[in-house]
Amino acid sequence: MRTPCGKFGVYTARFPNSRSMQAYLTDCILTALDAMGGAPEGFTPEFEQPANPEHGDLSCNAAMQLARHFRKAPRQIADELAGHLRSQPLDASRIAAVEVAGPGFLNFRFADAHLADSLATILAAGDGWGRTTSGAGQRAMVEFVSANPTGPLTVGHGRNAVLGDTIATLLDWAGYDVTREYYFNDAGRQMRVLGESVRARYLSLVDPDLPTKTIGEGEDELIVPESFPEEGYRGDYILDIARQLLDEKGPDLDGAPDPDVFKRAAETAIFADIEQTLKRLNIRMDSFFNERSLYESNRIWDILDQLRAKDLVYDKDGAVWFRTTAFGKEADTVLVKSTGEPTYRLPDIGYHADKLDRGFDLCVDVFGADHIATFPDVLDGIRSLGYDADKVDVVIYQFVTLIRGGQPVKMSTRKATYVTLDELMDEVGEDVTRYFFLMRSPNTHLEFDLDLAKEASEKNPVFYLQYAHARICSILRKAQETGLSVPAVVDLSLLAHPSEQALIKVMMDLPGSIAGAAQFREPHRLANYLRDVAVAFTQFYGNCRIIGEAPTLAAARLALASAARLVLRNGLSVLGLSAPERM
RNA sequence: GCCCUCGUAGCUCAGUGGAUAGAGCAUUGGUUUCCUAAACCAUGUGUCGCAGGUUCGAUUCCUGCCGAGGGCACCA
Repeated sequence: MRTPCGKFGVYTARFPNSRSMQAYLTDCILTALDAMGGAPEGFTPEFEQPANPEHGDLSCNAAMQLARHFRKAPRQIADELAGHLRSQPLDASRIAAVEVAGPGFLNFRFADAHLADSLATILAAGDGWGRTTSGAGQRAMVEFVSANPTGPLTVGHGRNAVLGDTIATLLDWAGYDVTREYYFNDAGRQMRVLGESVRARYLSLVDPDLPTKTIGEGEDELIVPESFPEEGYRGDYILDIARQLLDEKGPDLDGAPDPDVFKRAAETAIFADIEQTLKRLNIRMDSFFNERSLYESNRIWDILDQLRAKDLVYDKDGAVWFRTTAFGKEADTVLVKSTGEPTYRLPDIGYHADKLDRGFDLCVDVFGADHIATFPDVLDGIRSLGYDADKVDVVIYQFVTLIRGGQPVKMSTRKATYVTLDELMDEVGEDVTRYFFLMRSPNTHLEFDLDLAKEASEKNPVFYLQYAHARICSILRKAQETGLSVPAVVDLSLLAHPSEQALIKVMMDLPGSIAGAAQFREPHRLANYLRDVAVAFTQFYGNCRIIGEAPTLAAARLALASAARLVLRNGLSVLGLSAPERM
């Protein structure tokens, strides 16, 4: 399902110059290997960036990979390779040195001219620095949030929303044509209960003397109108909707021609609330897909017929079953209940078939961990219908545990013991909320201590990134006041300080970082990368001054700072975070 | 019982089959006549849960075990 990019793919994106550094070195190494008797069929050298700067800028492990093929010690192969590379010779404007180290690594050192080109590349790309084209010509849909309109978005929805939105942006920057879609169902049992909850509250507002009852036990105990459903929604927002209904439509709604008046009022109000919350998070959906349309078009019944024709569906005990045991499952699952009502699996299969019919080359679903066991059924379903299930990729994120006062907060929409996403943003701010959900891998449990988040918000890593950006803006403002400007051509020989060169090298990685995060659907890779950029800039800032230096040096450093601002601004924008010019 | 995820520093977590496994927080000490101190510098931490296997090389891949969380409805 997931299609991890090869190492080579990611790193190629690192050097989007006309001819990438790695492609160049690959050619060089293959030529050298030919001179040594030839490499095995299909051999491709692998490269990586060494963590230790002493090991150069780019490292190749070809000699170790080929030890068996040549029946020689890796170190010896590396020496021979290096000899051939030096005598070819290497392009001096790209590579300054090649060294053999450790068990047989070939370590390449970039020429200063290559770094100068790199800096020029960043400045020329501007707001587009970080974009790549691996997804060009392909359409991707990211389906996320997809909360039914039964209540305000909770913290758990927040992780879903921010992950989905950021994955969508990442795919956009990787060249895909991206659609953000919200899937919902306003026809199920949940919605009926919601409507009944509002109706009960409404009736007791009309007549406060109506009899009441007590539901729940202990801490969950609640006094409600007698007509309130046992499993009803308890939140205050239900009361607000009922009150608004009374104010706007008067006291005689019960028994009105439209039996769904309470349900529809609730849906409208709650959706408005949800969209408002998403707007605060900078999230804008391109489309909303109503599950009901799959019923109205008869699509789900067509699918049932098709699956039945393939003997993957059968009747038992008055229900319709999906033969999932045919796909290695332990038991078959129900597609249509004996009541005649489909379970959600059937419309889900129809929904994904619809997405693929709409021509999407990639469909990313963002699901909480509770969906882990069910999506294989859906994939088996669409595969059985003849669709390419490999186009569907599911991102599973683990749950968010909220800690308040040292205690985990139990979260249930129905019991109204949740913390809403809005409340979270009120407490820690929109940027912190987004960054918090993005800074960790989706498949780890997220422990969110509210008290700590508030206290520590000043030291939150997101501020570190934003502060670096604001600081650069301040420098650029001040430089402009003193008449300095970013030059068209930078004399990099003036940028000889290690912290200057380190900054250029890390900035070159933005396209690769974004492309990698997009392909693996892991936004935290970019969040971590941006921290590295901010650290590199801050070190440069601590070591090198700009204003007051000789004009040529000041100009070169100004170009460097300007590029760093671009990298931070573009990166923050992909994560959906603001890039303040002053803090 | 079966399935999924996780297990790395005191805490929260990064880590792409590669060389000496890293950040932040916390601790302790220092730095500001200087473009933003929301900063910087220094300080010392590891049985990468355990045991096998694959490999020139495993924290990374595979198997088993242990531990934590989640999921295994004619709910969604």
